[in-house]
Amino acid sequence: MALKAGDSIPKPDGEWIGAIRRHLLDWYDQNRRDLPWRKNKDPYRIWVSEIMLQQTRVDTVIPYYERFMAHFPTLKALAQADEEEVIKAWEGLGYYSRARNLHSAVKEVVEHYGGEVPSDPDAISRLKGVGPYTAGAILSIAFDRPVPAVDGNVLRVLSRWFALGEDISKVSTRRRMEELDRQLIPEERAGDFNQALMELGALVCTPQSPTCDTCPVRGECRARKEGIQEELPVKKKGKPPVPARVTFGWIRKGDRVLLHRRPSEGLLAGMWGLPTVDHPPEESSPGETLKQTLADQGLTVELGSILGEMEHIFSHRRWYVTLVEALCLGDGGSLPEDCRWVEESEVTAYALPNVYRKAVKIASETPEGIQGRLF
DNA sequence: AATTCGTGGAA
DNA sequence: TTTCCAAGAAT
Repeated sequence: MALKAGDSIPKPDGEWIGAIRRHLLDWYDQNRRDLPWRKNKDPYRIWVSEIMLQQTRVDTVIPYYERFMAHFPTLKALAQADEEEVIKAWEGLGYYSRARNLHSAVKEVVEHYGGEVPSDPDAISRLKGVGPYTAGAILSIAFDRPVPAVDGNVLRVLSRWFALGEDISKVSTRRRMEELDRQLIPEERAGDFNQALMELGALVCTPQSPTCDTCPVRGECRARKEGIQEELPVKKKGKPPVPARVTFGWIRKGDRVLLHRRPSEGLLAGMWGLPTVDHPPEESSPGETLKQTLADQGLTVELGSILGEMEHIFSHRRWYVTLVEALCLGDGGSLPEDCRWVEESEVTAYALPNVYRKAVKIASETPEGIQGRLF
């Protein structure tokens, strides 16, 4: 059976390593996908791709990457941009702190490294948003440094090659895998080897139903030999998203709508959206809490009808949203810093997370007759 | 070490 | 519908 935690890291023999390297690289040369970040080895282009690809599928990233690189073709172009513009270019991709960290790190490179991405492991690891994987990926792919870049694919592939039953969701496991991987990486073509490992995980050595029959290293895989490839890797199950009821306000005043900026920490940190409040279970008529919250801010509104209901699932939270319209009757003359009246046609100029874009779409498509019905 | 950060696609 | 997840990092 598979090796457990605490077992010593296996020492693959030289002949096995040679076979792995040869078979994997030959396969990669024949099967590598023609992805937009593989046009050249510009460290900046590699960097952007690696940040976007964090926890995000290749197919999802491609259009965002093309658009982002068209907008910010060079590191300096990105460094000179306003954060607003950067976030707008990231709109819809999720994990928005990635964009903020990338922007911050790029400016750091301009300030302290003359605009050239550092090839020093310690320097690059200090950049915001660059963790162990991303540092290894940039170093190996852009600078040909023979260092590990262990992502989810590599964890899975190595778990199977060596029949390791250690929980890959643990940080300690990733560190051990890096040491294991370090022995496999060739001095030549280190970047290709790392990418080949990931490519194999993405195309052949998949989480479910790996196609071992087409695998270039099926002869070197211990899991396959023991017939346990479907049981590996071992991964602790995550918790399901916690459900919560929230109310969005579609609050109009003339031809304007109220937008609100979320707190700088937590879910959708610093992002603009519709006014959002918790919907207490004891609240019978939706919108009362919203109305009260706005009143506390000096905004008096008259509640209208429910424009729609929707469900949105984040990685760890599930929102059941009630979208309520309201008419602003007047304000104290001053608006909180985190609130803004925006013409309906200008709402799309803001970088809105998808959960709010969906709500705006619903509100905008609701016939005027219904919106105005209660007023 | 365990949580928290989005989103959309597939089984 | 639920579950899992996809080239992780920050806290």
